[in-house]
Amino acid sequence: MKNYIGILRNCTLFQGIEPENLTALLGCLGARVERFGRDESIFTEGDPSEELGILLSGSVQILRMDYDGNRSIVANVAPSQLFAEAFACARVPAIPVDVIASSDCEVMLINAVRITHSCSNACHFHNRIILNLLQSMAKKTLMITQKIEVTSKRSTREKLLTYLQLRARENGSLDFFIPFDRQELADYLEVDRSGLSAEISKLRKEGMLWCEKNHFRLLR
Amino acid sequence: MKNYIGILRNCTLFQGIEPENLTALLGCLGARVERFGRDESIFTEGDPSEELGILLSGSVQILRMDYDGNRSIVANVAPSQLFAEAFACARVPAIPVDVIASSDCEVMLINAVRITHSCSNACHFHNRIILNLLQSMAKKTLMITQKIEVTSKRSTREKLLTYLQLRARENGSLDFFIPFDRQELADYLEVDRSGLSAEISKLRKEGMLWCEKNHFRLLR
DNA sequence: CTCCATGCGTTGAAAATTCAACAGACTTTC
DNA sequence: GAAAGTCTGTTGAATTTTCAACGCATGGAG
Repeated sequence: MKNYIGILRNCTLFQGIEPENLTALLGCLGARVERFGRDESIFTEGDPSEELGILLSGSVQILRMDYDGNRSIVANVAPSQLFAEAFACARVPAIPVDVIASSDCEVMLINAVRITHSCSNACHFHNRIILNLLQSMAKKTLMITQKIEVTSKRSTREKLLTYLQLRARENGSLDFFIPFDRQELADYLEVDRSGLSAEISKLRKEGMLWCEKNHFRLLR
Repeated sequence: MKNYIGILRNCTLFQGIEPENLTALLGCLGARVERFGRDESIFTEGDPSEELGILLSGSVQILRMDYDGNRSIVANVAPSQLFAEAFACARVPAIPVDVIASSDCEVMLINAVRITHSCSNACHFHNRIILNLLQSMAKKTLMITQKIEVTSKRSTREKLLTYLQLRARENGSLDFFIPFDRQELADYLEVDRSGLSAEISKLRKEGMLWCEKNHFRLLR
C-alpha cells in the first residue's frame, strides 16, 4: 500500500480514521490497487457492480454511450474521490455506465459488501466508514444535481456560462482550470463541439471571457 | 402516527424493522407529520437542509427554477419514497432545489442528524436504518443517472422515446401511466411543450404509440 | 527536420427547437 | 347551465443547433 496514505487521508471515506489505523483497515476491507492506461476501461456498462473505486492518481470519467455513438460525460473524477459507489451500494446487478481512465491512473478497489457488512473481527471503524460513505454519496448527489442545473439550460451559451460560473465559485476565483478539453466539455454540457467553440469565441469577442486551452477567466 | 404504518413498511428506510418496533423508533427519531396543499412548497431553495422527508400520501416534485422562469423537474416522488435526504446528509447549508406538493399530500419529516447520530438510549435499530438510508440514496443516484440518460439525448423524439421505454421497462408492461401532464413531461425532458405535443402526434401517426392523457402504450 | 495525428476555431447549409398565438375539449365554479 | 379557466394539439416564423468539412497550430515520433 506504500505511499497512498497521503491521498487516502483526503478521501471522505476515511475521514476521522487515524492514519496509523488505515493500513489495518484497508486489509480488513480487502482493498487492492490496480493500474490503468489512458482510455482503458475500469468498469464497462453491464459489468457486475460490486466494487467501488477510489482514484489514487490520474483521472477518470464516468460516461454514457448512446447506441448511435453520442458520448455523454456524467462526471469527472479527481484523485482521492470515490466512484461507482452508488452502483455498488444499490446492489444493481449491472453497472449502467462506462468508467474509463482519461489518463494513466491508479485505482483502489473495495468490495462494497465488505464495507456495509461488519467484518468478523468486529473492527470498530466500520460505523465511521459507513457514515462517511453516506455523506460522500450525498455529496455525489449534489454534484449530479449541479450537472442537471447546467444541462437543463436551453442554449449552449447559458449552459456554458452556468458551468463556468459554478466552476469559478467552486474555485473561489474567476480564474480557473477545467478538467475537460473542448470535445469533453461539449460532451459534459451535451452540446455540439463546433457550436461550443463558436459560443466561446463570441463570448471572447464580447469581452466576457478569456481562455486558453482549459484555462478560463470570467471577466464580467 | 395512526395508519401510516402501511406506507412506512414499504419505505426503504425501514426495511427489516419489525412493525411493532416502528412507533417507538419514530419517536426516537423525532418524526413528525405535516400536511401540504397542492402547489404549496415543502422546502424552498435556500432553506436550511436538515430534514429529510418521507411521502405518506399525494405526490411531490423536486424542481429547479431558472432566473428567467424555466422550470426543470428533477424528480417525481411517489408515496413511501424519501426526498431531500441527500441534502440533509451532505450537510449543505442551503437546499439547492424547490420541493413542492404537486397534489395535496402528507409528509413525514425527520431530522437527518437524529438518524446519523445514535440516540442516547442506544436504540439498536440505528445501524439498520443507516444502512437502509445508504441503499436508498444509492438508488436515488441511479434514478438521477436515468434522468441524465434521458435528457442527454439530443432530440425531443429521442428523449421522449427513451423516457417512455424506461417507464415501460420499469412497469413490466408496454401499457403504463406516467406521473406527468404534458407541461410537466416537457419540463422533465427539458424540451418545449408544443414541440413535445407535436412529436407525440407524429409518433401516433406513425403507429408507434397510443396515448390518452397520461396513459401511454408503446406499440412497436 | 519532416510527417502525422490531434485539438480547435470557422463556416454555411440543413434540420430541429423554441416561441407566440389560437382553437377545441374538458373541468370547475358560481 | 353558463362562464371562466385549464390542458392539448397545431401552425408558421424566428432562432438555434447540428452536421460535415476545412485549415491552421501544436506536439510527438521517427
